[in-house]
Amino acid sequence: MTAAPPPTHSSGRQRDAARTRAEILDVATEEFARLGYTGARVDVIAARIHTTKRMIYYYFGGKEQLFTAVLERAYAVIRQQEQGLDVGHLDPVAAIRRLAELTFDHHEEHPDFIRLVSIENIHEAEHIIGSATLSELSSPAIEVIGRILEEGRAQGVFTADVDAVDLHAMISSFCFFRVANRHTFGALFGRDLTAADRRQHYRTMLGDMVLAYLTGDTARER
Amino acid sequence: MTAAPPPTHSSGRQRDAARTRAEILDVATEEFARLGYTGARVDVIAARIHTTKRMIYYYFGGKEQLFTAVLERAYAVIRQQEQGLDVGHLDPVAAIRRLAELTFDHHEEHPDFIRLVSIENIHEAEHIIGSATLSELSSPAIEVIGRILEEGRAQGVFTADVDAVDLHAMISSFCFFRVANRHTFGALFGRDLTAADRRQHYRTMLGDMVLAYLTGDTARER
DNA sequence: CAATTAACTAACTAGTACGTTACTTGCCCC
DNA sequence: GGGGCAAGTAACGTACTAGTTAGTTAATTG
Repeated sequence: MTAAPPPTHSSGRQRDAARTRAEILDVATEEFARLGYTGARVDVIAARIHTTKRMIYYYFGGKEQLFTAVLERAYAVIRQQEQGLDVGHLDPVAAIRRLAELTFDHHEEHPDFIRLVSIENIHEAEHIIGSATLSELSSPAIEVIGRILEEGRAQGVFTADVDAVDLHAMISSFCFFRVANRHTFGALFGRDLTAADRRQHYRTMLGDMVLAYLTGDTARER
Repeated sequence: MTAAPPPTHSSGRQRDAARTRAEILDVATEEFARLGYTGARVDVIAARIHTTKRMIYYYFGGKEQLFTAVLERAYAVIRQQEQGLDVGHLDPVAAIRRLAELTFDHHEEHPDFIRLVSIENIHEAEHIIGSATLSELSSPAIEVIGRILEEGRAQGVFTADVDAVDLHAMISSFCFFRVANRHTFGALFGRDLTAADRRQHYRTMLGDMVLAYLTGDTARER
């Protein structure tokens, strides 16, 4: 019955496994970041790059594994960036400020990553825990902070009783909150924490805060 | 054909609108906090309190409005708590430390609230923006911080150039991050930010940090 | 160049999810 | 004590959604 002639497939994808895989990962990152794990739709991810859902199952196994792959790549990016950070030539005070600023900038530049971290925390980090790549590797940033902290204490400029992991938490807190919670904070307090014209203010504020803590005479206030 | 006799409905709910409404709100808070907006299931919320989905539509109109109602109540709780905070009798330094500790404690005690805030930020605060109750009222905490800040500056103990809203952001950052991101942080750095035996350490750290910032000679580090 | 396999497509399945319709039951007040 | 209405129930409908099955097309290689 005059079935439609089979499509020529001329509009089909080029056969390029690497590209298809990479494209899936790219749009999956966007979709998961935008809509959350449950909110993201496998069909939509496929449609956006003009492939089919089947390819996602072909390359990643399933929605869950795709999300894990997205996280793995997102974390690989910061680790790589952290690996390249070079503050060894600076004195401890300048080094900490520089490190804080780099952390600040990274958060500013990767709002999607921040959203993925929020989402993964809603899921109690189950994907990170289930990923050998993620749960085994540790962060280069901690090593760097540890060395600066040691040097600063040896020189007598850092007096606070804090270790590298906790200091990293302190720095990340501010950077993370500012980006992750900008919507509710803006709606409730009428202040856009990510407004371009206040960026430098917050960047300086972070450095001031961390250094005041590290170098301050904490006994003073108690 | 011998249809089962109609259920006696003896096991039906008491007719108590207020209780039904309140119960829906309670379990909806739990479910939304646990699974996110998209992840939570209207049927499950109804089933958990032995009512039917229809009641949710009866009292709230829909899933979206239910989530908004959940947020409204959650924020009402902190506002009420903030209203009751009494630090007027303390000197500025002690008042800020006390305020930071109260914020810290509130975050510690209400992890569900923290999750709801994370979730609402994923949704770009659309429910808060759409709620007159939430977007119009402002936080009592800001007023309190403003007054302490003024007093501290008048006395010459606070030197930092910061306003109440930004200081609130700084304090909240640390409290929020510690609870909200404990899963990914724990998985990546092997440190439980919410471990009971480190609670006091972080509580003190927060106060030290904020006060060092406020009272410190910021010119020193630059 | 033929056999093999990697890459890709379409259609389907089974289960799920929100929201609605139609109906029943108990309470309150005149 | 009965009319009226608030409170509650059950079952349905439509749309969606993760994952699967079965088959096709292009590249590679012996």
